[in-house]
Amino acid sequence: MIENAIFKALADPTRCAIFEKLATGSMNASALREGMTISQPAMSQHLSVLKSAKLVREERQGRFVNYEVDPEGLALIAGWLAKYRAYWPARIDALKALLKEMDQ
Amino acid sequence: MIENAIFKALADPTRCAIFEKLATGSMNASALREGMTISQPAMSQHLSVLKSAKLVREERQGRFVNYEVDPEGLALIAGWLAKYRAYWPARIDALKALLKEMDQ
DNA sequence: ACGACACATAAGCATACACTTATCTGATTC
DNA sequence: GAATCAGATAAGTGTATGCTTATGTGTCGT
Repeated sequence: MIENAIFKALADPTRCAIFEKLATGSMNASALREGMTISQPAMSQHLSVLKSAKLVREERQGRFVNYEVDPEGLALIAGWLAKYRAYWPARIDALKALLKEMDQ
Repeated sequence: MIENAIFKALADPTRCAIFEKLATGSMNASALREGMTISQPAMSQHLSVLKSAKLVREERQGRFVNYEVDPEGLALIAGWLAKYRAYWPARIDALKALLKEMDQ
């Protein structure tokens, strides 16, 4: 049940915000911390959780560690969602937007 | 941040299992409880959480309450996912499966 | 080799959460 | 209208989780 770890990781609003920030471009932990009132260890712990949920992956660059979105986690969510396609109504806006995005 | 409530709701494995069982067909709380070792109040509480996350909706039927999957929650997840389309690689299997499903 | 820096880990603490038992509400049946 | 049944709510409890401060690890520049 890896999806469970993913949902657990995204359940925390701080972690969700970190992920969204990372989605605007990969960066290191210190850069991520800028603009957020969060201690260095807290950031490290959050990144660790996101990493083991496959939502984020790291790449050592000398003294820095560059973090980036890991597509695997997103794909796992997409896979989970696909199981319930039978319940998607034809005209929910968000879904329509998704379909349009994917169509191109 | 309604998505946050959704992720929080799905973060619990018991709740996840309830949702999956409900996805096989709508039923009342007692029927849901069959086969699961879970107390009646626990089930009621879990359903309440799923309901406020828009993953499940209820329909009173006399003395019973019929629960069913609420497509709105699924659509919200789909909407959240769509924001990160840029990160989806072309060849992740789960994504391919999803696309194929949606294509038809 | 030493100091500085980026980040990870350890340990402790306060709150959140999932569970329990007990009780309440509301609808059906006799 | 009393008993019964489906389900909700209340109150209490143990554990998980997110935070903190303190310290450890590894890399760079001098």
